[in-house]
Amino acid sequence: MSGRERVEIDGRVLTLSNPTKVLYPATDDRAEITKAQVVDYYRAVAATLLPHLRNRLLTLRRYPEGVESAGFFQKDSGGRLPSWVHTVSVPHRHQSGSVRHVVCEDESTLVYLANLASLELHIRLCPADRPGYPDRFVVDLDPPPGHDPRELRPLVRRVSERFEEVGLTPYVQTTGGKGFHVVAPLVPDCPVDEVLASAREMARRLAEEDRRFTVEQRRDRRNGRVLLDVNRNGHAQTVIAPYSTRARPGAPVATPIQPRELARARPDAYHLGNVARRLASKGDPWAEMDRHAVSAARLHARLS
DNA sequence: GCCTTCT
DNA sequence: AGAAGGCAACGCCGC
DNA sequence: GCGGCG
Repeated sequence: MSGRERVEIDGRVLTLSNPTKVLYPATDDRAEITKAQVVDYYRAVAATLLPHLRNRLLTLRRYPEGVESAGFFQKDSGGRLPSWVHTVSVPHRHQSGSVRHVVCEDESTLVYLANLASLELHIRLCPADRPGYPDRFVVDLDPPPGHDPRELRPLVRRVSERFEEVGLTPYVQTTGGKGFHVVAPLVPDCPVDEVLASAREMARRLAEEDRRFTVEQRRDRRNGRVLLDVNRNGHAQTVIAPYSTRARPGAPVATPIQPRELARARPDAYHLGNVARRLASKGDPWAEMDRHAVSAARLHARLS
């Protein structure tokens, strides 16, 4: 396993440690993936990804020993970082003290994080400069074990339609796991607890109207139904960033899709080996998202 | 992966 | 000097 | 109050 390699990005010299280390072992249909390949992936999608990371507190999920090892979450960047890595400290809600989060504003930081084996980039729903006021609204569709992924498509459409009925513009991404996220941009003018209450109300109504959905968090009460998980709208919660790799065999990637692609979409269709090509030919379906932000306060009023 | 602390 | 340990968090609900 | 769940 070979030593170190220097790269220059944004006029900064970074040292990559163990670039040939295998982070994703080979699977039946995909070759092994090294850290250098993860770095190359993030460089290839940087222009698309960086706008989605700008001004967002990051939580890293790191796997220095590869995806077969346990890995760990990291919110507090703790020790020394290069001076050019942006961080924002936020106080704990209940305990004293604060957490110093990385905020990724440029390609060099993205590569720095990839070198730390950050195989999942999770983001908060509040802008870093507007803590406590979400500018994203998310519903996570989480199917039960053994669920046919094709049956999820009409359900994603149903949630998207409900978004439109309450004035939100829905944006869909595959999670790289088993489900989809339906996301909408908000004007951050409403406290997080009220946005969470709105999300719960929306999910509750959907589950009441359509028996294929549930809001039961206990597995043994879901009874084969698809969980509408809205808890991620709460304080200090996070969602997987678009275009983040996932720490699962085969290196799937959370990937935004067009509504029309739902007819054929699968939650694990995109991976480190095919996303750059997809972006080159189709562009980013979420590129214009921020233009469609609607007042979170108005959403809350409408759902009460 | 890297830093901090224990031995 | 080397080994060991750490690295998130919130709200729900059943018990 | 603790632990599973996401």
